[in-house]
Amino acid sequence: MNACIVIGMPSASTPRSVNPRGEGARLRDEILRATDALLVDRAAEQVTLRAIARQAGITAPAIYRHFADRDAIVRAVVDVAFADLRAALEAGRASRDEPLGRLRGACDAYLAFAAEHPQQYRLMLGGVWDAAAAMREGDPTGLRELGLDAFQVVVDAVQECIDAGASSRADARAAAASLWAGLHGLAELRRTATLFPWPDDVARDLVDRLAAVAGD
Amino acid sequence: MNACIVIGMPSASTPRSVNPRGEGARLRDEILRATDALLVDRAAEQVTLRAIARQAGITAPAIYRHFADRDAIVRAVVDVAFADLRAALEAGRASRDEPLGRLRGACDAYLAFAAEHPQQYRLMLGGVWDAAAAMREGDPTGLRELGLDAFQVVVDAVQECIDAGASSRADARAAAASLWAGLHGLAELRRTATLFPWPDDVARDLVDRLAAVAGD
DNA sequence: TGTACATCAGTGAACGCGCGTTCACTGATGTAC
DNA sequence: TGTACATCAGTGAACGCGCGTTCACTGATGTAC
Repeated sequence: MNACIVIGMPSASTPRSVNPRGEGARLRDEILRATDALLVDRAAEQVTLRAIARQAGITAPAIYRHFADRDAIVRAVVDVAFADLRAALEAGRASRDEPLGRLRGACDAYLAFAAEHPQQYRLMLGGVWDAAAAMREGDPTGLRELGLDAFQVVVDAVQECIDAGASSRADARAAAASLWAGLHGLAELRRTATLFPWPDDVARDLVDRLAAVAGD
Repeated sequence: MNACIVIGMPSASTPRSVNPRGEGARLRDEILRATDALLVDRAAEQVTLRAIARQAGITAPAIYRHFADRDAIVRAVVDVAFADLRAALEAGRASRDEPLGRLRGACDAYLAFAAEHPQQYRLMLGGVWDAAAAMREGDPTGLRELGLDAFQVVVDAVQECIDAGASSRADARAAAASLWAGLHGLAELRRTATLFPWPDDVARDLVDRLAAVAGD
């Protein structure tokens, strides 16, 4: 991918035609897709409102028809990302058979999501965007529930192991909280501490020990 | 603490006197202290070169006598922070007697450091400041070693538990890597996922399970 | 069927702001002769 | 002992930049009569 094209110019080679009357709402999705496209190559902080407009091939003020301000765009991106994470966790869990395999599948999916969408992940949980501050003004899109829904997939996967006798943990929710901390830490440190010699099986080690995998 | 004073005005009530001839190097430390003072109340991204100058009670160009650019200030802050973290880990470890207590003491110190210096911690490991990119231009202050030195304290504490039969882990370094991920994840999520109902003993749970504390 | 009007989907120019960095300078203090 | 000069520790004004946001507008398309 040519960085000059990505950074300097609008994405459309033909200069974008105006949406047909009544279809103006399409631009909302185009704005979100433009934001995601920028997040592939740039840190979240560099994804400015004007950069989004350039990427979408529109002028900056056109954004204000669809989002109240820059923060509203970020909020929408985070909402989508949490829904995507949940879907990825469920898909990872569903891709295996045994209870323990299903838990490991979900955990692998978590790490894969963070690795493949590092900037979206930073916005969700990296403290770049202050979700708590945003929620003080209400939580219209149910962000809190979206996050807890994703977490619940891990809780369910642990509970399944407990029920099958594959885990000796007593409290699936407490186990999932520890597991989440471990997965998050590993995901972030793999990105920020790239010079550190990570053991190959650190993910497996975290999951098996925090889920108290039986008879290992 | 009055936010108006902190945010809007230089820290010195009396308008700073010029350092005596030959003592100009003092300003370097004043700049670093001003940066730390700003990091107490503001996110790392908001700590601009001009804000640092205001906090130190000098004009922005005066900084260039002591630092090549804004990034050099951040690098110096990160160097100091890693040394502080190592000292905190060693102090936490030394504050207890038994091998297992000493490991837990170090881990508690890690979490306390992250909680008490959240913005410095973000600069060190939160991906705000790109250490890997900075090192591509050389690592004059030995940042990589400073980080590994801090990590080594955890490795040593785990090894001590293994030697004393308090841990069933085979490889202290691998155990410490998992432990580091867990501690980092918990430290960050406690800051960013403040709405999540964390179990009280999640830190203890992480440490004991990842260090494979025997007979629990 | 024609025409006046309303609505829609944006554009273009401009605003004030703080940023990092540069440049020439100033005033105090030391040093060589 | 005096004086010219060098050095030091900064200052003050200015630069171009991109930012988020506002405002008035434009041109195409639908609708009422």
